[in-house]
Amino acid sequence: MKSSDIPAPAVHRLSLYLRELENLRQADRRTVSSRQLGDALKLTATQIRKDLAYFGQFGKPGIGYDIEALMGRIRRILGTDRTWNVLLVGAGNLGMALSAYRGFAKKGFRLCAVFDDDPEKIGRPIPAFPAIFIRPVCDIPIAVREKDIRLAIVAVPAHAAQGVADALVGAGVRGILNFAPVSIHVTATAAVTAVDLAVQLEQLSFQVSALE
Amino acid sequence: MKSSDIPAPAVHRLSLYLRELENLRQADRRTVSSRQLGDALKLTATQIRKDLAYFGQFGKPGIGYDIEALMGRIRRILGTDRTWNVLLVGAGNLGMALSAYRGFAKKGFRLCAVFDDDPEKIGRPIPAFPAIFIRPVCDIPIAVREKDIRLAIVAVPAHAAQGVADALVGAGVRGILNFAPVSIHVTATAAVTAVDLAVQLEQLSFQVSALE
DNA sequence: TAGTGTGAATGGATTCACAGCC
DNA sequence: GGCTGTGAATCCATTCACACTA
Repeated sequence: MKSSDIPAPAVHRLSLYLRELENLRQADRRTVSSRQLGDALKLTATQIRKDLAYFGQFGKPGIGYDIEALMGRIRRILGTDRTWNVLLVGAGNLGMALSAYRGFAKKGFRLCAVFDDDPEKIGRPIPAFPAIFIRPVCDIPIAVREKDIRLAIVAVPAHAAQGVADALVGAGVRGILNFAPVSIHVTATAAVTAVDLAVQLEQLSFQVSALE
Repeated sequence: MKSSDIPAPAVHRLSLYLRELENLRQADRRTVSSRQLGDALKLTATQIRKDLAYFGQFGKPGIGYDIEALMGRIRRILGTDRTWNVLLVGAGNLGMALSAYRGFAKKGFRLCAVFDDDPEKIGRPIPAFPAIFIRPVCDIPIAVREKDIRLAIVAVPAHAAQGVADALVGAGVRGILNFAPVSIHVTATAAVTAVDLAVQLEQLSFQVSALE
């Protein structure tokens, strides 16, 4: 089975499994059952077994899954068994916070360059990595080539997002994580994942309203 | 039909519709068809009509939907036709960026209090709102009562997240937006929505690996 | 006994097809 | 002609039930 055949909801859960497995290994656990994983993540044991069965047979009946082995396998599926060079566009509040976020590096994503078109910001180092200087957006193609960058984080205002996306794809970037509150479109050579923080609060507002 | 009967995927799309409608109204448009909305969001026109039909009949055949009216209706469904008071726990990089994020206020979410247990930070004002001073986590119940706060944003390290969540629910908070990279559990009186930034990059990494 | 892997059944969401309206 | 609203059909994900194994 090709990994692209794994249903999208299952791929999302794989990330959660990996996160939980990392916690378990930290606690020196060696194996885990689908039931235990399910309890920790509020999912059914059956669903976890189905998800894991998409890519082979790992578990040992009566025992469960080998944590180390399973982590390795999930990382390979997700493509995080290697390091990805990442660039960031947008050096505002959100962009700077994202650049300082330790969670990315822990998963093998390495921030290599930061871009912004504000003349006030160009040329300045970013607080989290003083070796990285903010460069103008027109430099993106150079950086992508030089540093072999495949992924980009977009944290610019909504009105600038599509233009930035076009520039990124034109420069050869293959994946965009979009934080701008607007839907962006790219050619089939690239993928986009969107995170709209306000949308998340709206979803919460809906849920809270529903349970009252 | 009760709004809690709307399927979860549809509720998520409602947020996207609302965002797009806001853009359209900005551009002085009065009406929009399901087809136009679908093109903008990469969804089928049928799906949009189905979603909107969950809560009544809005569209005019031959014309489309009245943008203003539809926005009002979606806001009521999502619960954003009023202002929500929000508190933030965690005054690190991510927390401070979230406090400065303009998108929340634009949607009617008002930040009222910020908490952190780092003695270095307690008592200091936050840059985005100099009138808000960072308070210790034990003050949460007081603030919730005083300011009638129902929603909380959690931006603390993973190991602290469940404890903070327990404190929040105990204080009467009804909804939690969790940025900590760990699954948190609460009683049925409260709702949790999770955003794990590293997970989002992993999903992107998967998609990019799949299209190579 | 404790647990996996999986075909079959179920449940939900999306898409199709089309009647009806402006 | 353009567009909505919706039952029917399809598609897909989750759950059930159970054979199987360490």
